[in-house]
Amino acid sequence: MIKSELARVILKVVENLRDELGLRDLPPIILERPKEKAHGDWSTNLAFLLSSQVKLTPQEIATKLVSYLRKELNQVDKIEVAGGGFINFFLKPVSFLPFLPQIIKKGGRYGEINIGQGIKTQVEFVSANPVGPMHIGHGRWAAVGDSLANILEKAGFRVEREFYINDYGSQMDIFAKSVSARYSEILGEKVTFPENGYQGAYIYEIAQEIVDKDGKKFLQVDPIKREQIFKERAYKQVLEHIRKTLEKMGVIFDVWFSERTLHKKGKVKETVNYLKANGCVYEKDGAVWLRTSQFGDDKDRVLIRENGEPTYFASDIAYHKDKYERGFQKVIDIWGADHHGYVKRMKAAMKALRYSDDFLEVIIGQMVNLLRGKDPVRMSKRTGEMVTLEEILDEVGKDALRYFFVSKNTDSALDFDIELAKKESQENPVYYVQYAHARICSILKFAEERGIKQPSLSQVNLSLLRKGEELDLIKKLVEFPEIIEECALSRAPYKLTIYAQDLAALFHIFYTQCRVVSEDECLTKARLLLVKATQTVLKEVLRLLGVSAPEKM
RNA sequence: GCGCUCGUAGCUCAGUUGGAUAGAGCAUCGGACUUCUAAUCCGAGGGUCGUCCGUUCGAAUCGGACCGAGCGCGCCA
Repeated sequence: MIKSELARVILKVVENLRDELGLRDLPPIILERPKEKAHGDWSTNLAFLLSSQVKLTPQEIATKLVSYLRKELNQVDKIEVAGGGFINFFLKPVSFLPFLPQIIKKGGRYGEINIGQGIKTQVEFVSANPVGPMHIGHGRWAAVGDSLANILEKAGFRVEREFYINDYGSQMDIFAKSVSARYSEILGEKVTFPENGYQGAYIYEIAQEIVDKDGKKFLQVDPIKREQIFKERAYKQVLEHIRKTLEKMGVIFDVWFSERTLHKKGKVKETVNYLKANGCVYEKDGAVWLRTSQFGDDKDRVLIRENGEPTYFASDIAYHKDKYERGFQKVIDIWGADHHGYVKRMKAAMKALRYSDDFLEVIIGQMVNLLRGKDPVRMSKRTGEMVTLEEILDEVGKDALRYFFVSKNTDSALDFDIELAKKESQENPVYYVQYAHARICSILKFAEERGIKQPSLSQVNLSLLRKGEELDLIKKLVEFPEIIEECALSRAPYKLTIYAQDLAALFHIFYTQCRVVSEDECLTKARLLLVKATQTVLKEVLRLLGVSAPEKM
């Protein structure tokens, strides 16, 4: 019996008692899974909620409700009033058994729900500037964004993953100047390195590659033109490197969206004009301003600078307008905490465009502090001193890295200690979960070698599964769709890792207590089915988390 | 100064949107491999939920004040 069925029955009972109890309005039926096993499978605080309307104690209300509920519920073993008014439901163990064949039949599709109702949704994340390698923070957003997208898909949203390329503006020019300067330097020319230039060693590498390929050819070229050429080459190279690193992390984007195209197609100007027509724009001090303060921002913001150049804000509005025009009904942006001050104005801009309030959702993720041992790893754009995401990925490994990142709530800042991540690798939670999967594969292989065939569903007597360890495991499997719903609605993939731990733990306990392949043929078949179902869910959870499900370890 | 996020066991974190005696993992200590993988399991110790008020049947959770940490407050991106 599932939550919704139980809730329906309770609601019916309350409605029948409406006049007798003198209820004005009906409270929502809240069912929760109690933390304590002793409190049953489901629990409701309904009596507490009703006590404000009824002149009875919660205890009395609960007792009354229970006397009616008992008649309506046949899948329930026991209903009790406890803790001063909680109503606890203990389901019959048999009622869980039909889920097992369902899981087997659905396979990887088990857990799919439809709260998304196919709405076209975009998750935009990482969006690292294409002027250098990614850092550890990008890794966090890659892991979180990709898993969130996976979960939303599972929950029935139609999802696209998008990477926004900031390939327009002054930073690209500085980038090009930096490469150009290093190019000259490598070829023995005397140059002064541009102020604010990018100091990183990777700039040398890019310059070196140009030298290797084309030699001194560009020394004669006019500096402006040369920078133009280098900009394109270097940019493509960096972007390709970003793409490859993300791919190594198992993150594949559907769309790589270039900021330049917005400018080229006149979308930025078009957007400013559109806002003008909406009456949200005015001129002051030679600049063009958007009245964001009318839509909840602290002050108005500039769209077009005094010098005629649009601001980043203007092109970002155009970008989001473009998202809207591409038919997305919901857009989720994942930004680092250093951009949180930007949220208000962006939300205000969406209002100025007259989009609904829930069109744009911004997830602000707190920063990652990189440590090696106890010491913080200093990183500076200015000096170019930095440890890249790729280096960390190679050192720590994809599975551990993704699991570590996705398992933390994005609201909290996070210390990532490279030494710890490697040293503790044996005790890393990811291996605990993966090990459960590997153990399952081992059992299934063992059974196969013994010539025990995967039984057909009708052959299995599931009611043989009645030990506590077996039932606890089954109940956990039954929870899976609820977990997907919770993760999707709260946009919180980290909750899935908690489920993964719980499920793995219950499997390990089951494994210790219940011999699967035994002399008892019927029991063996029933347990094999349970093991197979566990494997199905575990594998799917790991897939959603972007972590591999090894067959042996 | 203002705004956002965080503060729970020695460490890393949960705590189902206000519920029952605040829970896991790591670390520490003590147990369990002749059997499908011991990267596992079982047990023990460990807490002023940053502090103080308030809201109510009931607060780690909501509100206010304060303390502490991080981030932000550009005609930068």
